[in-house]
Amino acid sequence: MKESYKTKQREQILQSFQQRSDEHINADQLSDLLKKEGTTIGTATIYRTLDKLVTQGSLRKFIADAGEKSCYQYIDKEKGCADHYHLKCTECGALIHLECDEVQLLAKHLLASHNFMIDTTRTVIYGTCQTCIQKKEISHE
Amino acid sequence: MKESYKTKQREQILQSFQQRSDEHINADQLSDLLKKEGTTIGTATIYRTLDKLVTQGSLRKFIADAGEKSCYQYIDKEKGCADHYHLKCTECGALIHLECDEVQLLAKHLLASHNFMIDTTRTVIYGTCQTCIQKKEISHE
DNA sequence: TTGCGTGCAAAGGTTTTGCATGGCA
DNA sequence: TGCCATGCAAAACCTTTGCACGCAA
Repeated sequence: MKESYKTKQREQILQSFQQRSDEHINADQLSDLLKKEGTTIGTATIYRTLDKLVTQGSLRKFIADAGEKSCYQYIDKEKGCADHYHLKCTECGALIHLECDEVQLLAKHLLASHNFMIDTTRTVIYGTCQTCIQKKEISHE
Repeated sequence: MKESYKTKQREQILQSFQQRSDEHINADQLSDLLKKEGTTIGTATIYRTLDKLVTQGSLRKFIADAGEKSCYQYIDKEKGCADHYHLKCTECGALIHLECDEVQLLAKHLLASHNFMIDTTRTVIYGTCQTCIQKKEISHE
């Protein structure tokens, strides 16, 4: 394991995410947020820090399509997000926390039959939420 | 709906995917494949065609993380859209594509009980693969 | 003939890297 | 002191776009 220093920049970035634990923020927005708070952090540092925080399990990364920016969100370890899944609507961006026993079966199955240990902390299930499904149906009529 | 001409290039691209319906291929690999078969198609055309084929429902797109290339796969409409899932190992980075009926239950359950329509195109399940689980166990002993 | 498709090169946008400097331990 | 972290600018990267020409219908 690599050593890691505690720096002002990393603290501030992590804090920004903690204060907005229900939001998903991209590198650019983060930069703006910090500027408004009086701190300017270089782009390279932002990306490097974000990457470290994801690896270390403090942030979750939402991968974007080409040309779009990837988003990040704070993972609250106290709350035990470990046991629940995250659904994200690609239409409206809503993030749904799903606690459902039946979904846990997926983890068991993957482990038992495919020897794959799922990490619910980092996994995000993308799709279309109820509201947006209805919107689509209406517009097709 | 826009008009669409039938061109040699589009036919060849579609054919390449049909012949490899169990693989997911990126723009670069496709270009190489075609070159080996004696055809050279410009990058722009490849991307434009890929995009059209996705829109038209002939291909499925797997969105990749930054720096990686997005992959595409043929959708066999006869077979009835066998969705497949992506498992990605956070230790070694391996990308596993999983076609498994039992996993399809997840999609059904999410739709039936949570009104959420999963998009397997964008969803990547993160965790630890078999090889890396074993490595960890060994190093902990 | 009409206008979509193609190819080349250049641009676009996000993210990464090189390198010298700064700061934690 | 040792070495990770930072910042700037430049690079790398995949992908898209502009433009002139080619080709399907």
